[in-house]
Amino acid sequence: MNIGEAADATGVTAKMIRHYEQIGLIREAGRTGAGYRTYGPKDLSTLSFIRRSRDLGFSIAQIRDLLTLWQDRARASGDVKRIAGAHIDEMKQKMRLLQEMVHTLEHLSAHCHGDDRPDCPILEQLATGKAEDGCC
Amino acid sequence: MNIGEAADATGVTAKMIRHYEQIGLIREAGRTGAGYRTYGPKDLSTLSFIRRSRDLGFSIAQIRDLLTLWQDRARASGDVKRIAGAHIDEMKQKMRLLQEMVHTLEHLSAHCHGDDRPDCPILEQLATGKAEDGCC
DNA sequence: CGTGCACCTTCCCATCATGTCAAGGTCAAG
DNA sequence: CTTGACCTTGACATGATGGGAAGGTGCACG
Repeated sequence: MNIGEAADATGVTAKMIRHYEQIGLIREAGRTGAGYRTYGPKDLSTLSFIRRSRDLGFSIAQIRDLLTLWQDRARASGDVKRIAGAHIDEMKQKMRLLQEMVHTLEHLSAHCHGDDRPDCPILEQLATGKAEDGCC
Repeated sequence: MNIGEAADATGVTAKMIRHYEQIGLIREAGRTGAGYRTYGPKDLSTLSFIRRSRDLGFSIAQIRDLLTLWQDRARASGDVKRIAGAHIDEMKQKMRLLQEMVHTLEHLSAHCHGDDRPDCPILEQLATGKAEDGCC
């Protein structure tokens, strides 16, 4: 199986497959006489695993750990759960930051009349760091 | 005022100030005879403006537009509001994605006993793409 | 058999915002 | 004059991905 077919089958671009090989996330693919990379069912499983992990937002480092655990028959599920938990916490933290920014900005935006006049509390806040007078 | 003092005063690192100058986000700073950059009150205002914008998650491109509007006395507040609105939408979209991933992962995690046994629905899902049997 | 097209290879560069490090010049205080 | 803190430029790194160039390969069709 060619790299292009493997890419189509797993949803990981050929570009990224080569990249993952280069950083040692996946083992080096076999080669044809002409130097083309070849992939078997096992490789496809691994790539799909990586793809699903990326879809869940795991970093390459985390995926590296998950792959190791996956291939370790004597693994403890607690280890997997710990990685997932850490990732969940990271994502929740990001959401909190986003939420805060959205909140602030929506607040400012609500007080901006948004017409042709130049007066604008959003710019006001960015410029001075102070909220509008008499607000809230 | 030196770049270090400007950095301390605005919370933008000296490194980033030079960077912003290089990409044309801020005008080139004046120089002393020895080549040191010098900053005045106006520059500090701009840097603070940038800093607050970054704190609200605006991209450099958006900040570029905001700065232009800020310096345009004939601006329409609607333009500012539009940029802010677009940014809010982007952030909300990111939050939605994160929320989805957190949800999926928490679900999987809840069904992982997380002890020394190797059986793990998280890895299962990553490997097969299929949810556990009889779940939900 | 030749031609064309789709695919493969490697290598380099770009993103975005920021950090780190290195080698060297400058300033001010002791 | 030395010392230490600061400044300068420049190069390189991050993380995950995309883009493109230059050249080799495989296959189907005429």
